[in-house]
Amino acid sequence: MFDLKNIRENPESFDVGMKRRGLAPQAEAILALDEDARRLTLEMNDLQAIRNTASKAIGAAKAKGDEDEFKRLMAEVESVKAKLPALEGAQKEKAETLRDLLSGLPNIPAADVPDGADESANIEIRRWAEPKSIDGAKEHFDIGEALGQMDFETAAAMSGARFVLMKGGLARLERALACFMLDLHTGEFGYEEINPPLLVRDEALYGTGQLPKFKEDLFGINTSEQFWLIPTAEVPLTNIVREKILAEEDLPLRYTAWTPCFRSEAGSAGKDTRGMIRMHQFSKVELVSIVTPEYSEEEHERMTSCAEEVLKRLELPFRTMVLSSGDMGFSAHKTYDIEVWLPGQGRYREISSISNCGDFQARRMMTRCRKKGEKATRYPHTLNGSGLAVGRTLIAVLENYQQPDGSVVVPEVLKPYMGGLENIEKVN
RNA sequence: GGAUGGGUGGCUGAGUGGUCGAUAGCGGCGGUCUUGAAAACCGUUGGGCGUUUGCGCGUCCCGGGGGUUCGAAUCCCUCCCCAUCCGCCA
Repeated sequence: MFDLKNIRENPESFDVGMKRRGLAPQAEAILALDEDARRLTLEMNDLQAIRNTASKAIGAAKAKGDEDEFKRLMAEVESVKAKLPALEGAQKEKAETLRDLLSGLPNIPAADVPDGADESANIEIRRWAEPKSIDGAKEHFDIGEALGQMDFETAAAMSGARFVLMKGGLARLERALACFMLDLHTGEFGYEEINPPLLVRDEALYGTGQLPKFKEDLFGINTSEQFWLIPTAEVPLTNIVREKILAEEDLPLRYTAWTPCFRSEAGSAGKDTRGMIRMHQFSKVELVSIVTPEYSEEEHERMTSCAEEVLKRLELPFRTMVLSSGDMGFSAHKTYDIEVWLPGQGRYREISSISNCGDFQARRMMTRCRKKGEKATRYPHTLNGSGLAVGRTLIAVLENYQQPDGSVVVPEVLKPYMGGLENIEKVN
């Protein structure tokens, strides 16, 4: 959501932002609606003021028993009342149209976000470790299936495409990865571990920006109560501060959670159909920070380094990209993607996305903050990032730690979490 | 699923038709006192929109929407949410 005053003062720069997002100019339509709504509000207010003063006078006249005055005032109010409903209706309609228009527009890209229509304009900003070249490197699904611990067929039989069932060492590896990540973020980076609801209401998804525009990407459940399955823990973690006024001395707030995520993947037909790159259900360790506006850029860098640290400790080569204006998510002001090297695919694949949303989500959630001793409130900035996508991290471990005999060596930092298992081998 | 009670300012909690945007307490802020702090005491303290150079003024907001009325936090309708008890269940 946007600050109307800002658009009024800088309509051109707003449209530049929209253009960078690949959208037509919006400011003229917004300002026309805004002006109409304000004009109607003004007229409405004037009439209401007449009505209100007259009503007070009526009360006084009645108390005094002044029948003539009473009748005169009643007549005055009558004429005002005849005009009011139409005005109120028109004003409401304009305001609603304006709100609907605004709530469907994406966040403005930061000044240092590269322009571009899609991912081809993303820019690599750093790289860590040399990609391993492995002779005859296999893809993760070949490795997992050969180990007898990654089963797409059984999953499909009960749930359909884009589901996987893992067992034994691989199931354990998934849990080990998540525990390792949580321990790192809570133990070293100051994030508080949260175990949030996985089903949320409309308002929560509106706050983070998935609704009203991206319904088709979500799974909903239709019982007597309407819920949505979270597509990411960003939703419950960010909504912790929904409709709250935070004390600025309590910021930054840093939350982390390991949760399943559910995505319909509508529009992804034919993409990544093999293996577990793109599932309807996957688990992810999420990071969310709520910070003062001055601090969000610094926090964005910090959060990115927290996610990168996971890969460093797992000794998985990666590169970090800054997304172009056309490739960023709806609520993002600036986004870094971390891409991990997959020897089996011979390419880098996204494993984390870290976004600074500025005040975009805070406005939608009505989250405000206030300095100690001050009256005025303002909107904090929100950030979210994967730290990391657990399923894809598992893929990266399989492909980078695969051995010629088909087994997979457990990375050093995961050993404490694997109950003595140091090498994942084929089960009979 | 059945029954009941509720949703009021940063928080707690009064308020059942006419200066109620709202009593009070807590919290916050300012001050007195104190070497300093605490305590005590005094004062002050909602948000949005519009308008004004400014002081200010107008209007809307007591869960959402609609209605009754000259006038609604207060009455009516409707929807949402929360809590408690019972039943069922991990």
